[in-house]
Amino acid sequence: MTRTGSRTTGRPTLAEVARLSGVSPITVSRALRGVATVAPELVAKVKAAAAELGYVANPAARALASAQSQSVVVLIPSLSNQLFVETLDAIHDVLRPRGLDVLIGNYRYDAAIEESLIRNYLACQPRGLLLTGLERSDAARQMLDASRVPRVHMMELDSHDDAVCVGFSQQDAGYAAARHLLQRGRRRIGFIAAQLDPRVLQRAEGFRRALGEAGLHDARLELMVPQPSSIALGGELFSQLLARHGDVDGIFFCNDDLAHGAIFQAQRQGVRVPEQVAMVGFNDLPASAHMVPRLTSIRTPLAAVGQQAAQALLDLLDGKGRQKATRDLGFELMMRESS
Amino acid sequence: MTRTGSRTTGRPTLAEVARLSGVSPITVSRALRGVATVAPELVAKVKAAAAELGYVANPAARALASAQSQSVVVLIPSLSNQLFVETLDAIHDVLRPRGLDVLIGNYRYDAAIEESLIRNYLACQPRGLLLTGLERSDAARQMLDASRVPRVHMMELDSHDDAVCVGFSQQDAGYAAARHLLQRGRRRIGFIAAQLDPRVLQRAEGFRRALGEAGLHDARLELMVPQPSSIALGGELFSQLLARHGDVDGIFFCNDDLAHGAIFQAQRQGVRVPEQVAMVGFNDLPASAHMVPRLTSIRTPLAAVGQQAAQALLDLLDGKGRQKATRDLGFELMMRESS
DNA sequence: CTGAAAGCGCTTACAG
DNA sequence: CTGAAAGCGCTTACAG
Repeated sequence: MTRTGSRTTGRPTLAEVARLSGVSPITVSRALRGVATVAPELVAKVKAAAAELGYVANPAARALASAQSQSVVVLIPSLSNQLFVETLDAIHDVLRPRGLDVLIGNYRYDAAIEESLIRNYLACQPRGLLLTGLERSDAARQMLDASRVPRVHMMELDSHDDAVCVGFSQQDAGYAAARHLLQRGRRRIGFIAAQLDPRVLQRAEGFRRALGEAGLHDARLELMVPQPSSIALGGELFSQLLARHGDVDGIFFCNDDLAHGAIFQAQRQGVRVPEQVAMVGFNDLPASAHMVPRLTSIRTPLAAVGQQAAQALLDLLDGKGRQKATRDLGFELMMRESS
Repeated sequence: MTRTGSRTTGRPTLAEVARLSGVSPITVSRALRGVATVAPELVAKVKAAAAELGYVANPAARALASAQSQSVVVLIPSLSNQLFVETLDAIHDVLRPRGLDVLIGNYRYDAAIEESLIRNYLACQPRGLLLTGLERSDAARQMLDASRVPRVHMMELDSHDDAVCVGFSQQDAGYAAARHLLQRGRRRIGFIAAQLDPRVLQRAEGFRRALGEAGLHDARLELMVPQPSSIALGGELFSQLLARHGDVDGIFFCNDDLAHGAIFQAQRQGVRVPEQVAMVGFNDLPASAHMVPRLTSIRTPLAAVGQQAAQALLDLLDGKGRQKATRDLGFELMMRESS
């Protein structure tokens, strides 16, 4: 069943390609890697020989000789969230064609798990890292700095230090959501949030800034719980908020799944949306455009973040420096029936 | 920025651990891998030295010397589908603690992409493969057989040959869904399906078998389109089916997202569910239990498939053979308001 | 522009 | 139970 014991893989090697094409192994290595210093006719001969033998370089040997692996590690806080799936897909699309393996670490919004993933993955000498956000444990930060592995931060923009970031301003997005409700004439605006990861808290800041400017901020209308975000939780929190504050006329949800749960719950309770309560969600998940009523939401550039972050990492690897260190990809308010 | 040029990684090596613990490198290697033939006191000494130096084996060197990588490749047809995300997560949970890297290939329901992923990933000499279903291109099949890399097939059960499979009977699940609608007294039962991958077609077979047995099969009530499954598509197909066949009183959807779209559309059109049309979905996506009305659905063991498939692969790698070659994990009908 | 030599950091295969 | 030697298949660093 499982071959064991043999030292070789049985696949053609560089040396065999060299023999067949009548050059030295190192020339084959250079020709195949596209190193400029090889004569065009030799390159052609080598490529023909490689094709004939079906040669593919052994990644382990390459990694060992060059002290560089071919893997990039992506650390995300959740996979169930659906959010990061689009991002991951885009990352794969950019990195795979460059021959890089993508290793995914899901730390489930747990800093200790993230730290342990960093520790373990760093042992594989990844070429680069794609991290979510800027906040992590001190130990994790130290390991990252010590490793000197190039990295790009996704989803947030950098405020103070010089990290390479690809994302958008979570705070501005929260601000935009609240401004929209204000412009719709809402005055008793609530905020329902779960998970409470750094990005959710940034959205909360933006929300407060907008309401504060309008002189309408009321902390009692904020319902923030640390549990994972879900449809069920959204329904529950909606009921709670309305039971406590019957005059609430608008709600910003930190994630669409909470808003979906609230829309279902509102229908069950006979609360009219948007007439009695207007709703704005976040992330514009696929279902949002189809809900009854259709959910107004902040569309976030999830795929673009993955694509650009991967590209930014490639730029770092290619030594193209970090001219445009931070890339703000923005967001878009999708106005629909719920507000 | 990016270190280039240095041959070494700068990390502690086996040789340094050997020096510190006063034994030979090979003994360190054996002690750390848990090979039985090392004296307990030496093992302790070696482990202490390794811990002191912060030694972690270089995976590339290990892979090169042993002609075996530490990676397992998982090929799935979709990432956006949310279905496979749970499965992937479970696979990670089983394989990572064993020191295996999980490489994900998303072939987007495209046999040509799958073939190319197989070609490329096989070059990395993965320890094992986790594949979705049993159907693929001839070229892909040949490469897989030639590679002799152990593999496990997920989501479907094997009918004829001797593949190791972990999943459930898609056909029986389709049969169960149709039987349920029949038992609810429905007589004009439609089938709405998209994507039309092999598993969807197996569900269709089960659906037809049930209706055929009841003498109620009417091919005109089957609406099957090759486009990707989505909420929007579900709404459209539902409208179409009802426009053509106003007497339809029950519908089985090959995937929950189609049913979600239909429920939203029914509400917009004023079609009452389940009074006028009963609905049954498939996969029991998170939203299904919360829709208005709550959607009856076939719950499939997505996480369990990942967990057990990964375990089955480990068994193959450990040479534990394939005693229980096929594992049927079953499914469950979640009865709710929509039927 | 091309190559001979050495080496990356492990494990295999063989002794003892 | 332990080890000296050789080798895995590449690339680096140095010549020419």
